Parts: sequence; C-alpha cells; structure tokens
Amino acid sequence: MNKTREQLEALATDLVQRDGLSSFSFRTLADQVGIKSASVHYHFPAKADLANALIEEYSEHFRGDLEAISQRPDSLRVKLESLIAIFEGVLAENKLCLCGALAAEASSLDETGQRLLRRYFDASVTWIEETLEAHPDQVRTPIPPPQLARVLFSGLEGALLLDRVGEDQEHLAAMRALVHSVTL
Amino acid sequence: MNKTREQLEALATDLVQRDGLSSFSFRTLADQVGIKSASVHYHFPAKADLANALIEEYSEHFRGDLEAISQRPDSLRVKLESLIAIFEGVLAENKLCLCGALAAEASSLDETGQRLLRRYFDASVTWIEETLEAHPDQVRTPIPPPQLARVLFSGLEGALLLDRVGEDQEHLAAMRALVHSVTL
DNA sequence: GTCTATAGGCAGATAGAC
DNA sequence: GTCTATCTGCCTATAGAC
Repeated sequence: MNKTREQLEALATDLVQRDGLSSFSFRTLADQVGIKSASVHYHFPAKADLANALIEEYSEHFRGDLEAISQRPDSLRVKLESLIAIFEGVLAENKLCLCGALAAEASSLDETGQRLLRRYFDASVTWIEETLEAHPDQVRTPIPPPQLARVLFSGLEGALLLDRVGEDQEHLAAMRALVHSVTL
Repeated sequence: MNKTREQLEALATDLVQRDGLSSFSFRTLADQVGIKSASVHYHFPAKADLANALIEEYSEHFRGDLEAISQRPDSLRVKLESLIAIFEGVLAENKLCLCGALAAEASSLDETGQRLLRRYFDASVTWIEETLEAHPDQVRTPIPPPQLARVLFSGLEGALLLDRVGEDQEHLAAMRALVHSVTL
C-alpha cells in the first residue's frame, strides 16, 4: 500500500543525495514514476513537505543502522569502522548524506525541516558519544568523548563532501586512520 | 574599474555561502545592484561562468589568508587555531565555505567548476600538510601529516555545515579540542 | 489517487538599440 | 555597459472531473 508514495520518496531521496533539493522538480519525480506532477502534490502538498518526509525517513533508517552496530559484540574500533563503512557505501554510489546535502541548502527548508536536520545530527553525535562511553578502556586519546564524537561526525560529513568532488577516497581513508589511532 | 562586476561577485558570493547557487537568479543580482538581468549576462554569459569566477576569487583570497598565517612566527598550535578562526568567522556570519556549499551542488557546475573545487580542497589540505611538516617536533599524535591534514580539513568543512543548522558552535569547538590534543 | 487544464510567475538566455 | 523586449521553457500549485 502507498506504493507510489514510497517510490516517490525513494526517487527523491536519491536525487537530493546526488544533486540537492533544487535540482529536481515535481515533474521530474512524476515523469520517472509514470504519473503527473499534480498527483505528486496529492502525496506531498508542497516541496517542503516532501523534504521533511525525506529527512524523517532517512533519519529513521540511519538510526536503525546505528542500532544494528550497537547490538553486535564488536570492539569500539570495529564499531566505529562500521560507521565509516556506511559513509563509504554512500560515497560508492556517488552520493552525499541526505541531511548533509540539505544542510547546505538549509534556507529552502521550513522551520520543521531545519529542526529535523538538527535532530538527525544530534542523534548521530549522541550515538557516537555513547558508543565511546560504553568502551572507556578502548579509547586511546585525551580528547573527551563529547568532543571526539563531534570531530568524528563532522569529519565524516566533510570527508563525504570532499571525496565526492575528488578522485579518490582519501578523506574517508584519513578518518579510518583517525579511528585507528584513537582506539585500541 | 569594473565596479559592477565586483559588486556582482561580492553579492553572489554572499548568496552562495548563505543558500547555495540555485537560491538566486541573475534577476536577484541585477535588482540588488540596480541594473537589469541582461546586463548581468554581459559580465557572466552563463551561470556556470559566474560560479567559476566566484570559486577562483574565493580560492585566491583563502590562499592569501593561509599565506599570512604561514608568515607569522607562531607555533603549530597557534597556526592551526588561526585556521579554525577563519571558519569561526564564516560561521559568525551564518555562512558556509563557498566551496563547501558548491560541493553539495556539484552537478550544477561545469567540468571547469568541479576542477576548481578540487583544486581548492587540494590546496587547503596541502597547506595544512606542509604546516604540520614544518613543525615535526610539535606534532603529538601517531597519525601521519597527510592523514591528519585531511581529517582536519574535512572536520572543519563538516563542522561548519553542522554548526550552522545547530544552535551553538560545538563542532568547531571540538575541532579546537582536537588541535589542542595533537599539538604541543 | 490520478487525471486534464491552467493559473501565474520565474528561470536562463539572446537580439539589437543606445 | 546597460537598456528594452522577448523567446522559450520550467516551476509550484490549484481546481475540478473521473
């Protein structure tokens, strides 16, 4: 049920991650799904509504991925490497993090959208922080978990941005080196 | 001479850093400068030409800032803190790095624009790398300079992105903590 | 849920006068 | 260098039929 809506969301998510929210229109979505743009408006009255739906879905999915990492009996290093692997997967598809892409275009979102973005970043950083604190014996740096968590997540978002215009994955690789050096 | 062109570039730079390239049109620029949109096309035939001019100017300016830091007889820590201060200044104006903003919208640039973006990131990372290598005795981490440089620049670009949608400067502050911990 | 039809506006870009 | 005028096309969004 609601297959069309799901198709639209999947397609729009992909397009935002590739080129940003302003790079496509309701017509673009309609054409690819095989309906008319007026029908897209039935599912998402305005573009900001679409953006908000995308952020919510993406956040939920990402949170699921993080929970899956948490539940594995891995070392801190392996857990953080699994996090990096998520970003490497996004880069492999020549995409950005949906929320990172939208953050660069934040003014085309409404207040709700900006709050959802903030919540995504907060939740992600908090997950790293808690993961670090769950393995205090495996942290090998004087930087306290709250700061280290922020460095890691900022670094991953930035590395994605830089590596996508670059020709290799040197920035994400450097993030791996960082994780290697701060964990046992 | 070429006062109009300079006004257009300054205005466009500001708008890109605030909302991205697709957030304004030649008409937006024309209105604010007090001319007609057709006259903007005299200075920049197409929007991609404008984008490329902006990247070149921004890169040159940034390179000047970095050279100024290099020429001061400061410690490694102070030099890296000066770099962070540049990003803090951008955030204080509620802006992003021009090239970071454009990197999220890379598909609206032409080949030249994407190459210029790559050059900007390369040059910045190289500057950090060389700065680290100029003070080998003040580096207090096992991460080699090439990787550390990439972590630092990715982190700064990402922190800007995250702190702008956030309510405080916690990610840039965390980058300060990182610099503090890896330098003497 | 999807359609046709359309409103009303803005986009990038160009031709040619001044 | 800047203008007027204009082309052509796309955009978001809505009304109302099916």
